[in-house]
Amino acid sequence: MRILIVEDEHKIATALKKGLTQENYAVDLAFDGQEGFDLAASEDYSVIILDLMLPVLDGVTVCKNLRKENIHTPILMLTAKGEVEDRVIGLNSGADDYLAKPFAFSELLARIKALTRRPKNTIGHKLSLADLTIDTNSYVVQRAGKNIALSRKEFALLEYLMLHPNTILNKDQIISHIWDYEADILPNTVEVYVGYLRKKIDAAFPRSSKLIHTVRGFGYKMGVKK
Amino acid sequence: MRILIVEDEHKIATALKKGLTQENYAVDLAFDGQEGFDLAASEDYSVIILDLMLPVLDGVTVCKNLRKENIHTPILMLTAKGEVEDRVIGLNSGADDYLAKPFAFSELLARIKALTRRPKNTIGHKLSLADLTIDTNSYVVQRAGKNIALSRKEFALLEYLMLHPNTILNKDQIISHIWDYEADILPNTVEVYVGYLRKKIDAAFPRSSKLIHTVRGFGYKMGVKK
DNA sequence: CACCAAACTCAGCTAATTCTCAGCCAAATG
DNA sequence: CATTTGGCTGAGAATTAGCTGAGTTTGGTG
Repeated sequence: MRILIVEDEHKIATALKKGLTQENYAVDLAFDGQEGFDLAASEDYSVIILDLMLPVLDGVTVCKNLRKENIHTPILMLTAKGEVEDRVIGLNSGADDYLAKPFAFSELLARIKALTRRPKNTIGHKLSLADLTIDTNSYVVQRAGKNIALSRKEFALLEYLMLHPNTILNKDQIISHIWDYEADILPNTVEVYVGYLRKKIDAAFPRSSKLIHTVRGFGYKMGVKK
Repeated sequence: MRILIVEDEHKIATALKKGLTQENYAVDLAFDGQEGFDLAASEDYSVIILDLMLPVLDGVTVCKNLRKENIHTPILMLTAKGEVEDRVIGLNSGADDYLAKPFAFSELLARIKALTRRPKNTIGHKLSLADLTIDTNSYVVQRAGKNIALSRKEFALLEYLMLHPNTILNKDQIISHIWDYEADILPNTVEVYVGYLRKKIDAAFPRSSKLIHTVRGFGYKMGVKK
């Protein structure tokens, strides 16, 4: 899950980034409207958090322009407490949700989750495949009833793979979904993480069938092998 | 599918090349208008992605000159955000579509697909011929309901043949579509790969009819023999 | 500030794939 | 029917993709 935060107050921006990174999102920052628009238009985000008051190009304009460019990434608008009528403006400009400052971080999280909720395959926040279950909310991973401890990156990778069962995902797709765009990650790093996951998910359960498959030349795929 | 990218900003050019290669296109790069024109005129591309602002020869001129030379390869024009009236100029010069920077990669892909869309036989990302189906998105190949594992090159060859059913494709066409132009490939290599494909596609299914045909002196053709 | 876990890189290994080559066979030609 | 030409194929060399153990760097914690 990648999130773009467009917010000129560095203090707020970095605090949000920190919090969301902790929650396992890959976070990019933009500090003015133009920068935000450019990133939003060129990268692939799951959600954009967009402040209303921004230098160069204000939030409403950014929002309208993105929609005009046919970019439909969910947008969560933020506004400072003084800005009274902004709610209306924000929602009319094409934003999907609205949050007034100051807000509790958990409130932000809840809104993000609401915006990124996938209809398919998700019963609440759980994803499952054969006897493997992951809870994307509490980060609990279980196979055959036993808990599995994963690091943040391992979890993010597993979540991404599980969101696309029986689909081949290549290393570049994985890199651009799991890492933010400043990160310059070698394909080998993905191989290493797949190795870590395999050790914990597949090798540790020799009685269950393998779920992580390499498709040489194309990428990786999760699924129950026929 | 071969694509030529004419773009002087190396960063953008290589990023696009990377992305398109990932999508299974063979991509060539040119960094100025003259180089772009020369390649476009001498090689056989499915689409040309042409930046408007280029050193030596600008995009509009390249475009006009190509049309003058009777080269009708679809052209997708790119322009930077500042260039206001360029859309008009671009379309009048003979380009087929227009895309303003910055753009989402998926938008570019969609435009390319629109420009290369074949009316017949393509339902989404699937191609089929008799009881053979390939999914150019997930790389799943099936015949008579059974999965067939192909290597990357084998898949690319099969995809190319399936995109032109009942059409004779000669070895040079195949080479120039499947390999990029730096590669120096013998016609025999194509024969070898056709052999590999036949083994997996035709020989492995003796109860189905042969789909890959040699047309001696001319090339290869896929189709249901009458 | 020392420690530990996590994140990431690197080099070496293995195995699959890519590609070439040489010899063979079949079709076309005269 | 002899000869030439194009295409097929088994064998193997060269290349590349992916895996892994080991090591370095980073970042959080006591």
